Amino acid sequence: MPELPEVETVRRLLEATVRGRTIRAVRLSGLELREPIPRNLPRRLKGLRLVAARRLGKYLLLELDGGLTLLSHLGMSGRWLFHPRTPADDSPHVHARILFIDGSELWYQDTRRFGLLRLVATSRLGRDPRLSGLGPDPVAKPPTGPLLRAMAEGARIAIKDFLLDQRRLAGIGNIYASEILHRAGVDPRTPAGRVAADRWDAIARETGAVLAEAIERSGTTFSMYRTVWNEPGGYGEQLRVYDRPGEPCRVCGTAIRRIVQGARSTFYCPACQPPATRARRRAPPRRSSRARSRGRGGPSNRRA
DNA sequence: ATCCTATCCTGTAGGC
DNA sequence: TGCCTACAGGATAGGA
Repeated sequence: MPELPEVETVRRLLEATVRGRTIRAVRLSGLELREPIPRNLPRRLKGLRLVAARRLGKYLLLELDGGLTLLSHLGMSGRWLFHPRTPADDSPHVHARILFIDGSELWYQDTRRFGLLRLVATSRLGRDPRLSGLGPDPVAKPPTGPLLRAMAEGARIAIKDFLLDQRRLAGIGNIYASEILHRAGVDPRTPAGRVAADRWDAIARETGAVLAEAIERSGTTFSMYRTVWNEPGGYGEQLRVYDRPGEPCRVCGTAIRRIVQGARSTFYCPACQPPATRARRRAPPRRSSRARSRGRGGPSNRRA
């Protein structure tokens, strides 16, 4: 669910809401996430102050004083929700409640429980196996085309799956992988090792552009994702191909196609993203007036 | 090594 | 209406 732009949105809002607050108590649900929530979390966090919210790929790092960092991954359905005051009504699937001394609360809610909460010594973050295997964060360290091309040398994995591999680049997920490849004009099935040099330049450029625009709009809410204020992200209406099978490409009007790669949906425009085995067309087909008029307003985000 | 599949879990949309 | 199946933005262990 949450990819880099969604996690970055949460990070920024946590900085704006809970940074500087001191923890009075932590309550746990007793249910396990992807791995068990440390049972000593309440004891170890009590009295600590949240000094910063950082991010690496899709990981959120809540840094506390006392040399500890709460490492969080949202999985598919995780949310951090901020409550200025204790809410009157309860919510299902809340697995951790952090109560601050000023009466505000920060809840971790995760319906599907694919998320992760663990406590790590801040000085040892770099050695945590979850983080040490991650590739560069494409927002913190924007990759260049030549770098990506070198990383992909000889790889037979499809470019779509290449972009999803967090050991290569950390932060891109299923939505933005499709969006990046459409904007870069690359067929998602192309073996990564056979993507042309100029397409790698385009992929590097569009990766930065897509992620920046999505962050600007507070991310994409497909169904589960919410900000810490429990609000949906606004990038859904900007999506060019993701979850738009059969609908006209916003560039050329051709029907968007859905295929399955690695048991997950990929969406692409067969005209704007021609197979690499054929001679590549330099320019995408001309934009029809019909596509233009449809593309402007954009369909509403179906699932809100 | 590299690549692919199955799996964890719950909610929901769509077919019948 | 209700039942059933398929699928959903994640990572990863294990097999080929």
